[in-house]
Amino acid sequence: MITDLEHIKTTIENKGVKASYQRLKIMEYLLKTKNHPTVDNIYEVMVKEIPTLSKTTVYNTMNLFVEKNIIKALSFTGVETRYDIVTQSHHHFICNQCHKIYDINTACSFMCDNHKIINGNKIEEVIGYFKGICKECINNKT
Amino acid sequence: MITDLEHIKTTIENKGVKASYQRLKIMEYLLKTKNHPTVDNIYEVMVKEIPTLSKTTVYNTMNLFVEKNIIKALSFTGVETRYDIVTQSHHHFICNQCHKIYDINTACSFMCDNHKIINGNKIEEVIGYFKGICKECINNKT
DNA sequence: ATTTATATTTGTAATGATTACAGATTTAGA
DNA sequence: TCTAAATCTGTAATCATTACAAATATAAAT
Repeated sequence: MITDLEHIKTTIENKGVKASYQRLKIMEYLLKTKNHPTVDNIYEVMVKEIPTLSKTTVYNTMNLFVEKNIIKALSFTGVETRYDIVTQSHHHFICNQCHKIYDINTACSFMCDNHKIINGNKIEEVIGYFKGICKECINNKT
Repeated sequence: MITDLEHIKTTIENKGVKASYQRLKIMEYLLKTKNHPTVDNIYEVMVKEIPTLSKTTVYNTMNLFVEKNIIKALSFTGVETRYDIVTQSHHHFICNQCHKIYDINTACSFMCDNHKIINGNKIEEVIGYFKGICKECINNKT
């Protein structure tokens, strides 16, 4: 299985990150639940497995993972940063009603301006997401 | 002139906002400088003209203007919210080097997924911006 | 294995943007 | 002018995140 600890160890070490116990377990969590968790989300779950865990460690770990390109930091309307495992490029859809976050893997034109030059400015990254009403909420309208 | 106070008064009152002195002056500032100022930016400048001005008033005013669709709140990588007068739909480009913010009015595919349905989810809004190296920084590379 | 150096973790305190709130002031209407 | 409602102001609270220094764990060297 993909969430095997040994496998995770080599995975993050290949990215140049030493595999401490907390880093391994946090990575395991990120791989298992493909949510887009906040630091608080992660801390609340992991502190049950690692009672000595500090929230600072979660922050440090997330910052390190972002730096090493293992995860991506997402900032939607809310205040808190959310994190996403870097797999293949995909987009996000946030429901204005239930606030659920959906991954969008369907081809769409969102990234088509990537690496273009507009007004002389060289675009390196297109950052963004979709907002609207999700399928479930459309059906559930009473 | 567009920044004439009487004209601004009718403009924001048409949007359902009572035109107090501080609101008028703040609106005047937003129209005059087409920056994308933070609350701090606005406060620092306006407190010189209105010495009794409170930062809370700036926050309140910005929130009111956003609610009434007079301005738009933008959140780029940084922490602080930036504000932009709602004129015609346009995008933004942020330089990774000098951190300047450029308006992009050129036609681009950025918004072309607006109002589409993807995976059954109804898209109402496409939120995003471009990052890269701006024209100036490209030329200034020593 | 023991010592030593280095990296990681932890807890607390600090920061910084934003909001809550309550009292003071201004505005509008009678 | 008097009164009620809206607005403004200043301070305190909140909340996510970072700074920092002490404690712990890991790795290297003897």
